[in-house]
Amino acid sequence: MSPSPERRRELLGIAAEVFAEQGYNATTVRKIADSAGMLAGSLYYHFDSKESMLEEILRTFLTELWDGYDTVLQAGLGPRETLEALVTESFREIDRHRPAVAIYQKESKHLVAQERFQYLSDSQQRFEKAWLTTLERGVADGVFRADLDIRLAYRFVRDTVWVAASWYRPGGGHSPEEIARQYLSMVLDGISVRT
Amino acid sequence: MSPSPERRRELLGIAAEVFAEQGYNATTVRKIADSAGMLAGSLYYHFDSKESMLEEILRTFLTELWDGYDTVLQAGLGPRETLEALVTESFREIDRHRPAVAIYQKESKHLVAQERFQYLSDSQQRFEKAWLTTLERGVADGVFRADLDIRLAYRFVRDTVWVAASWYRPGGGHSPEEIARQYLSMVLDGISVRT
Amino acid sequence: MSPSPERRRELLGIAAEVFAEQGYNATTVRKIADSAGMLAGSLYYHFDSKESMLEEILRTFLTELWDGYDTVLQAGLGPRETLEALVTESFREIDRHRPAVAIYQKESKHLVAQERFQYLSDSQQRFEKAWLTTLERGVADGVFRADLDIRLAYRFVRDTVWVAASWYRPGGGHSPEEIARQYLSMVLDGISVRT
Amino acid sequence: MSPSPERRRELLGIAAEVFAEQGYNATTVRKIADSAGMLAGSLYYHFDSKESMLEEILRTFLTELWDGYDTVLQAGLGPRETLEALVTESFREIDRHRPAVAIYQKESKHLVAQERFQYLSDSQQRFEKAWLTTLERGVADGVFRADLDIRLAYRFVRDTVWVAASWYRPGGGHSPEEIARQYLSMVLDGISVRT
DNA sequence: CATGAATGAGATTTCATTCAT
DNA sequence: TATGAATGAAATCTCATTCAT
Repeated sequence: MSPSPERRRELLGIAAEVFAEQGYNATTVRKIADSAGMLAGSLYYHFDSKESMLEEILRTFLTELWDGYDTVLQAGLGPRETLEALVTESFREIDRHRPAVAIYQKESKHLVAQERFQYLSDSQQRFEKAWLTTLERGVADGVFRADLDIRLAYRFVRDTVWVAASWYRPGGGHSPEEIARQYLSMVLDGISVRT
Repeated sequence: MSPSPERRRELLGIAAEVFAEQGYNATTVRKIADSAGMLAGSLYYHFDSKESMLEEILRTFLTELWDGYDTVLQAGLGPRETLEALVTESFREIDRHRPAVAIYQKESKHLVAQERFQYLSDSQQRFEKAWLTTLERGVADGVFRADLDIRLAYRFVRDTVWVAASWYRPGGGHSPEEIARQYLSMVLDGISVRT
Repeated sequence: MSPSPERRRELLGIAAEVFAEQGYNATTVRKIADSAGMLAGSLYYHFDSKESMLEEILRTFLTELWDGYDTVLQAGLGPRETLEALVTESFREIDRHRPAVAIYQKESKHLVAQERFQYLSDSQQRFEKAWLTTLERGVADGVFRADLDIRLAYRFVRDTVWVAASWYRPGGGHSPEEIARQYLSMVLDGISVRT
Repeated sequence: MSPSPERRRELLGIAAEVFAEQGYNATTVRKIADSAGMLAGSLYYHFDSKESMLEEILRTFLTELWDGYDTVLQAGLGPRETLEALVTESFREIDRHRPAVAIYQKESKHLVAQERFQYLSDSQQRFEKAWLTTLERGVADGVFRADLDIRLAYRFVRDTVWVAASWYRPGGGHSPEEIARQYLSMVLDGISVRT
């Protein structure tokens, strides 16, 4: 549609930030345009609709996310190393796509109902499968505790990681790898002192 | 405003459920009224505005939450027991006020900008202080690990607990106390097998 | 309808005051009910509608006004004495029916379109005729200046008198008769010193 | 707000006419839009709200009015000439801003309660001061009668002039200057023949 | 007589989207 | 590419009125 993909990406970045901050529904096209220094109508030269901006933001993020995840999953690592790599990769994605992650967290639940966002469910299922499999392998291998409800543990790890997008600010004190290390330390070994 | 507080509470319960499910902005007054079996305009006999419903839902929840928290905090418990009690209390609140908690998670961030929702920030600050103090006491007492970034640990525990509202369903397999116990087990001792 | 005409009159008095202060359209039935210490719905025990309250207020006022005017007009006075008597009578009506007069001033113009308020036009025409006739007789008799546009003079006198309802407060420093005297002095002799 | 001040002024002119004719509250946004040949929602491209249209209409009028008044008041005229100039200027403003004047007459009383219309009270006070001072100077100089209540005379002159907006039609038989002359003749010298 | 709780019509406002320039 | 000015659908809200109790 638009002959300038850079401008497109630039605008999507701006939109993502506004969506993340105010929520998709509460964000008016006008606010996005304001942030981009243009008028609301002008956005329609670049995009079909507000929703297609959202769609592209989420799709771009998920595509990159799965690039990273697939690399990890196909590396033939043990369950503990897989978990560590997935968590680290997740924090890297948060670092790169913080607004998209925040949007995903807040909006995906009611977007999946729409055909157009089918890929969100697909992704979610692959996601769940990857994590559950990793955890189960870990339990089978004796590296993860067998006394825990595995679905609960899955949600625990999943939420623990992604919710960080709500407070993480790139360029703050911690690199994504550092945060990942600390999170992993807590998730794997707990916060209490071993007695 | 309305002279019948029961009807009011009833309607707020209905509204909270719709808000939680669809998001505040995506929820129309008409949907709430439909759920309540009345016409949209009729809601305005009981409430000033859609926003004041939201306000009352969140305020009621936070008031009850702090009742529970304050009881815990004034009980003179040690840091580990305090943490356990706070987590357990949190899951109980999620059990009792699941919609309100879900709304709080999704909407509070962009509501705090409004004067009317000032109390959300206030609560957030008390919240942060309560948790940080508990963690710090725990580190000082040698029951929590000293090698962790305490603010990171705070966010970890905080988010981990509250995000559960997004999937928790009262009446499901687990009681809030059971979930609390499993969560605490993971948070305190980690998911890996001790070597 | 209502078995208690006193309550009715009392309520009409309250309604008239609110109508006068806020304007008919801007006045909600609820505001009237508040002022009367009851709920909005309760007014409908006494009156058919908001409009019928307005109708009764204006009709009562005009009925009394014409009682007074007719007495003056049938007294066989000269034009100057007639004018003085009409003005004095007008200020007495303002004293007795200030809210009704104020409402009449503000609302009659767009009410006359409605069939139900036909009597407003009727009254207005009788009014105009009475005044114009009086002024014309005065000019013919040589007591009023012949160099003035008689319709302009009519409007001048008419407005001059009735607009006082917008600031007059019964029980203030001046009795209606005193105000009438001063107004007549200005209208008849002007405010400048004769040279 | 809107980048085209001409369109804005045009629309305000249309709105003012409808407000003047039907009253502010009885005027629907849809009526204004109809008169302007557009849809109701389209007005909100140019204005924040119905009320802000009213606000701008009255503010524009008062600004121009005070331009004229200030010129008169700073001209160093004697009291009688000042009064004549103010009255003449007033009729010119009625000629130019008839709808705004009519709106002002009908609505200002209940608008002053709102903070946003504070400037109406401010103007009213300057207005009162200008007239009272002029009248007092005239009494002191012996050109106006000393036997009249000066506040009463002020109201008399003030109302007498402005209420003319309710019946004045530009382009009718009389120019504003002619009407002013006749009014002044009545106000200064009265309508009775000097004996 | 009055209340409490609605109804239902219609008002104001919002906002994604369109389109001629 | 972007602007300026709309459209039109739908949202929130208002309020006179009704009616069972």
